[in-house]
Amino acid sequence: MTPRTRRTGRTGRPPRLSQEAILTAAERILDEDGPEKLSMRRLAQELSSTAMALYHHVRDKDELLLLLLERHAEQFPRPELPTEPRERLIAASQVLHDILAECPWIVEVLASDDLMAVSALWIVENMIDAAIECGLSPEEAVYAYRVIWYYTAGELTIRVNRERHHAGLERPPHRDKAFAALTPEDFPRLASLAGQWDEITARDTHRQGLMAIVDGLLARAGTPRERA
Amino acid sequence: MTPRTRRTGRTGRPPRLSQEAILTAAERILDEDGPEKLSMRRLAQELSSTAMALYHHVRDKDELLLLLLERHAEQFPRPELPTEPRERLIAASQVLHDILAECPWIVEVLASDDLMAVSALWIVENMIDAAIECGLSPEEAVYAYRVIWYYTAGELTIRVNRERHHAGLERPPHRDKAFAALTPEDFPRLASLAGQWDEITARDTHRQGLMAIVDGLLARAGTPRERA
DNA sequence: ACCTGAACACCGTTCAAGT
DNA sequence: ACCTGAACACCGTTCAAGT
Repeated sequence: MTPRTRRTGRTGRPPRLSQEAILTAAERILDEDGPEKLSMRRLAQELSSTAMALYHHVRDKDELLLLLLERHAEQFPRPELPTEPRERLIAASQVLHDILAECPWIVEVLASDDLMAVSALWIVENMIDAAIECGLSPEEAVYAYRVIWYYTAGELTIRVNRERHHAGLERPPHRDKAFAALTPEDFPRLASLAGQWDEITARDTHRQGLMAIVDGLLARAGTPRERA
Repeated sequence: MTPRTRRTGRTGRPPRLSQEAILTAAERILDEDGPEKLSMRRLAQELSSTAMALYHHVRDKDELLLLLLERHAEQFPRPELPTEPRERLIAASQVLHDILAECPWIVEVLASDDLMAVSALWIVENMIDAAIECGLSPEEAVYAYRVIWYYTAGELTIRVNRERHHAGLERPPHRDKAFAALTPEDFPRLASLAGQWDEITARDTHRQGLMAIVDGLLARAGTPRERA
């Protein structure tokens, strides 16, 4: 935070750019052209400036992506969570997912570090709290949070990338036959599923798995960590 | 497959490069300099050739990464799996994880598509089969596979990236204070955990969560998909 | 203090030409 | 058939200079 543009005195040239303006322009590019088009040069162009001017308001591209995430999380409506702990754990996890599901640049962030915006910390706090109320020890609760987070991160990266490839304006994937996204044909014993595959894999995949994971984690409360 | 170098007649110049040689050189770069150094140009240099020569043996960089994955999965020892279905599901999932955990370029593959090497299909088949033997319907079994896969993919991307950043020869991250990997200080109520955090989050994170997830998924056998 | 231009050190990939 | 060189269309970032 502490935007680098700060009016301490009135020396020097008045700023034409601001972090605000940069983030807004970045969001416009993200919306209109997709995350793969967001480069420092393109962003500068959008602002009728030069790539280097941006570095006065943002440390580097990673920070830019993080600031975008932060901003997005801030703006996201903060729903009231159930009080029943298991429900709260599920609901908070779902919010975490939903916030990030709207961020197509999330993959780049995940790929750059395992970070979380401060504006989303309340969610993590709720998750861990709820897990403790469910009877997990603090250690188990933190661990449960991480398991849920891995699941969520995996679902997000894979879904975002699938959309990027399929909806992409690009030529059909024309992959080597030897490699393919898994389809029912790969599993002779599942031939009956042919045609339902997309439906099955597309159907709001996150929530059902989330509930199963939560139940599995809660059932292990008090289980010594190192058991076969 | 069907390597583009194939001796159909004997017209033309004898090949200096081969897919084999290219993949071996790529592995050397991966081992010695890390995945971020693997570029077509660097690879060509390693082979005392030009970047463009590579495109005679490999369609593009994505295919190269996939071929590397395929090769790795082929070479991986294929352990005998338990017959008890729940144990088999867990063991197969663990093998899937372990194979990929050794591939630092896996992030780039996941980021490029949701693909699986054919040499690893036996694992997926075992996972789905075992899930069915545990009493899940085929649809539920496929769904269970995907939940496990998301969890695994999330754990892998995040761990690989953490290693890339921490072990990286690069300068310290010097991030804006506003963003940080989650630490116990972010959770006042968990102050007691300070100092154990790394241990907790580093400890063979995958297997325990895997078992919890499997149990949660199996417990839902026959549960109608749209509940609560 | 804020911004610019040129440059550095890279990418993946295409295309026309050589042997 | 296999390989090369030059070029295209990009990247993120540094650095010295301008106002």
